Amino acid sequence: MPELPEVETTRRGISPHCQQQTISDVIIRNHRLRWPIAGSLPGKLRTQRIQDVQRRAKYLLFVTDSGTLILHLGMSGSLRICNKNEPVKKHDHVDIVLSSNKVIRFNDPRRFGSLHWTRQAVTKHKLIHELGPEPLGEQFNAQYLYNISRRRKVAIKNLIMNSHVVVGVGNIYASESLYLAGIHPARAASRISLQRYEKLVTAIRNVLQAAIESGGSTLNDFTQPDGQPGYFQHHFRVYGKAGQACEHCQQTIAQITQGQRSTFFCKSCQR
DNA sequence: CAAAGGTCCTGCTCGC
DNA sequence: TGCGAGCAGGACCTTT
Repeated sequence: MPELPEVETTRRGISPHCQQQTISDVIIRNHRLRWPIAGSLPGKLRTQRIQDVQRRAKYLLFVTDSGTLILHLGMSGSLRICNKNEPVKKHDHVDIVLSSNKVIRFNDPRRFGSLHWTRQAVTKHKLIHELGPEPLGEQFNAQYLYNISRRRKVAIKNLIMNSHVVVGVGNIYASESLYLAGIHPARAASRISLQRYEKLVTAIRNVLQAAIESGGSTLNDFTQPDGQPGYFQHHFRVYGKAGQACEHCQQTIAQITQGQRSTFFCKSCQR
């Protein structure tokens, strides 16, 4: 579910509810997420005042006076704001109870999400410190990608999905970006010119920015943090469109598997 | 049985 | 030979 735009949309959705708030309690109904939630987490968070809700890659960062809660939505996670006494739904694993008596409720069917508490600077945390640049930041540019891709024969799609190279490019937007840039997803990263990396970087930025601006795209059950079923069915050009016509050349859109993930592309537009 | 939006970890290969 | 970097595949889950 969450690609970067959904995570950013979630951040923007819950952020206003966190203003001036203190965490009064943390309720863990199921601690078995991707990594077991530390039993000490509620004690660490209780009484902490939330200063800010930030995002790094697809991690949401709840910055408090004495540390940071690092939350990842995994493949199927979502947050919503609800009242304390609202009945729990299936897969509602964690509640972060605020002093307003509102609750940030974490739901995650597949349990690939995670929660970590750190007292140190968040940039030093194991999960964060080796991450590549943000795709919408200045450090991510064509020259950077070009330099990093020399003598790397990995397929370009796998390269841009590698979080050590650049964060936040998920399976949907990897396919979409490569289509917009006219680059074949299986092309070796080392065999792409600087000029073509210019196109790719522009495509990645545009596609992510557009999705953020439209409130995040979604395939299934993304729920806006305020509880509204705020679907925005983004217009994908290739993702999930195997067998349909390319809107540019009418060639049938192909589907292949790369790194155990589906890739969609146009054989004639992408080289 | 297959596939689904993520990403860390393990172990292999390759080149210096 | 040894070492690090790069890379593929496995692992973690439930639902459709």
